[in-house]
Amino acid sequence: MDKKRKKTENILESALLLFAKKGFYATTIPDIAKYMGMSAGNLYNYFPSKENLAKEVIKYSSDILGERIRKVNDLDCSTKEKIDKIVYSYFEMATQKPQHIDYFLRVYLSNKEVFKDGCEGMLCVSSFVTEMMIFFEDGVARGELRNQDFFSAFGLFMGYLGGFVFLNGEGVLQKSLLEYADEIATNIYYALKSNA
Amino acid sequence: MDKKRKKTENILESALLLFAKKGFYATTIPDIAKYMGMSAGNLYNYFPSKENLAKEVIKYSSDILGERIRKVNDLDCSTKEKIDKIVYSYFEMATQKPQHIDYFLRVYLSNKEVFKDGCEGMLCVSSFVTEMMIFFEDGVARGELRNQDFFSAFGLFMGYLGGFVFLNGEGVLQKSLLEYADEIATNIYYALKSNA
Amino acid sequence: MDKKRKKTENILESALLLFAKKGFYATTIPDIAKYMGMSAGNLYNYFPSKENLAKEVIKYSSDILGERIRKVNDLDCSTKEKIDKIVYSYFEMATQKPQHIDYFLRVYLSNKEVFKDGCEGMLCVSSFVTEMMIFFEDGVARGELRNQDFFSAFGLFMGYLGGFVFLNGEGVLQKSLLEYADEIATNIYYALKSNA
Amino acid sequence: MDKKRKKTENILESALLLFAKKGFYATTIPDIAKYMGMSAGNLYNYFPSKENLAKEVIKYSSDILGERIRKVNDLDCSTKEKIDKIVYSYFEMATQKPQHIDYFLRVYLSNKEVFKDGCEGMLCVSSFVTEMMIFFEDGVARGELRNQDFFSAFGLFMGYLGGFVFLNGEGVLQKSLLEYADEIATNIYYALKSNA
DNA sequence: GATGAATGAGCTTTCATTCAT
DNA sequence: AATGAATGAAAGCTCATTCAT
Repeated sequence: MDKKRKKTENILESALLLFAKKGFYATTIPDIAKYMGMSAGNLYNYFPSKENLAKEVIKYSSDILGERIRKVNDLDCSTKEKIDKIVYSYFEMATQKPQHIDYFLRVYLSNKEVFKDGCEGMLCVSSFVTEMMIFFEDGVARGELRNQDFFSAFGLFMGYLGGFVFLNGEGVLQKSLLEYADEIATNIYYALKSNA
Repeated sequence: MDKKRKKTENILESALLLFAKKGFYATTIPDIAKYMGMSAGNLYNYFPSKENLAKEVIKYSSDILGERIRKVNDLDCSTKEKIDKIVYSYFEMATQKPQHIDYFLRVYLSNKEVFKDGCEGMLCVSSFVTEMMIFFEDGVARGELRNQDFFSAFGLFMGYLGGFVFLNGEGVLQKSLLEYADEIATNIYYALKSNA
Repeated sequence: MDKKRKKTENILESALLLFAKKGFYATTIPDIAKYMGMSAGNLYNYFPSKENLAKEVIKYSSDILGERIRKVNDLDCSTKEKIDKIVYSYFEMATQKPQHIDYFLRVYLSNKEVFKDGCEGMLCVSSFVTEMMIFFEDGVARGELRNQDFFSAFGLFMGYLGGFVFLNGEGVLQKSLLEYADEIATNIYYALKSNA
Repeated sequence: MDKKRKKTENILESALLLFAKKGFYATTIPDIAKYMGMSAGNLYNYFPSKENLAKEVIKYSSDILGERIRKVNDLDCSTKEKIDKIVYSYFEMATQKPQHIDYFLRVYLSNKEVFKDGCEGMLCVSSFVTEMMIFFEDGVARGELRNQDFFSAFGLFMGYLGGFVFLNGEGVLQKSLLEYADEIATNIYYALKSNA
């Protein structure tokens, strides 16, 4: 039934929000259930365990973030402009729906024990990673980016953006996230562009 | 007495190791005590709570990491060479004593609720951040780095390195961490160097 | 559901009994749960903490004791007779369901730290105190009791009865509690009656 | 050595104070030791256990309270005047050194499990009870008090005073304790005096 | 599908007491 | 006599998960 799909997604959104805000361990299944107005017991009709729920959430979020990158990849513009758009899109997400980025940083990145079975090797974030790979290889193919190890470039790009969102959350930044977008996109471009 | 200081440091090291390996919540006080061969009750003669212990650990680790940066800052060499050395030193640490980096990524960065009182605004990692600030301002003063917002540069540097260590932990890298050091240091240099 | 109400009351009765018999601190939540054949964890579905349970118990008991006084107040008889009946009723209670009186003496009266928030100024025993106030003011209005500070009279009445039940518990009395009722009622009457 | 006797008494006073203020279970041995500036371990050189300490404290306090009654008993005055003086003395104590009365009410009266071995049947408060017995029998012998069961009279006297101090502690009284002394002494006298 | 009472394992923390120094 | 580190047992409480209804 479509209703079941709807409710499943509703649980994913609620879990995403609460896990991101309070962390995996500090969020209880009753918390999530109460937030949605359903019973804790019933939640187990949709997800067999808290761990499984967390894994489904990361896939769900990775799909949404990957979709945003895919849209940029589809554009017909220079690699520099694509970097601008990815950075902007990422910070926009961090501003409007911070749960996606926070989940990544606070839950997925940290609680390895939770994701160890079934999400090894970035498996559960592959839809996002794949789009970043397309972006990178495209830039290289066009001669606009230096050809280097993908993860070298990926680590720079995502580590930078993630780290910056963290700094923003710590309240140490003077300006709003989006106001840094240009500067940061430029740094990334300088780091990755071909020398020609 | 010096014995008490010794034991306190021993607890810090053990907690650092276990928290880094298993995460804050999945590590219990009895785990730490057993690892050291002491009783859980006695541990409370040294640290008043698990949260307090976690806060002392981040300060302890930040001091050690900051000290390594300080040594690089003291060298008489170009900024590019300093970047090389910092990246190398960081990856060396991540290889030999991964608990320091992992603690940063897995415990400090993620469990905000644990550090919210007393570690606000990177207070508990200030010894590390301060050294990075010195590195950056020195490079700018020497005309070797572009003058930009410190946190823009800091986020790139540390986000990149942290993200890369995470990727290494995920097992997606082809080579060993240290073999990436050159490439990564170069990316960082390109991103930050003055245009002249 | 009514079942929940039933179980709640059952817990109150069990806690009353055990707290009264062994004291607040020497009675554990598992003790109470085991006594009822339920799990300790489940008890927390009914009362959020041990302290809260103790506060609910004193209200519960005060209601029951107050109800007994109310019945005497409703009678159409002299004040001396009412004193007789109150003393008798109190000792009857102390004989048949000693937990109510003992709880008052051993738990409520002594463990101030437990009742400090929410039960200040006899708030949690007000249903009982109110009935005693009605008794006293009625006697004064009828000219059978001297008009004096209510708490002077209340202290005499309840301090006396409580103290006597304590002596009985200490095993220093020669006769059964009920056999002292007359003598004690007379003492109280002499103490409080109008001089006319 | 006299020094040992001095320290023992110092511990008794400290324990009396803290037990009375916070209750038996909420006061720890380290609390008492720290209050005196000695170590917890050393305290065990003077008293073999916390329970034993509590028992010694009640004897110590009973001696002091009994001594005050003895002084009244030694006076050459009417029984009514003696009642006045006992009530006054008791309230004075409750005002100036409330720990004695509070210990009686909060610790001795409530924590039966602590005093069950060695203090049965008011054994540990016998020095106080004995003086009250002397007071009572003297009054009867002089024809000023009705001859009745001693504990009937004792329960009235001490239950009343104890209960009133409790009410005072609850903050429900309008006036200070000492201002009630006359009224209360009169009530007691009316209750106990011979009918002649 | 939905509820929520129930369980049981486990966690942090406390504290009386001991004992090497 | 004095210290205080150390122990170990126990307590209050939480929560993922189950299951009868």
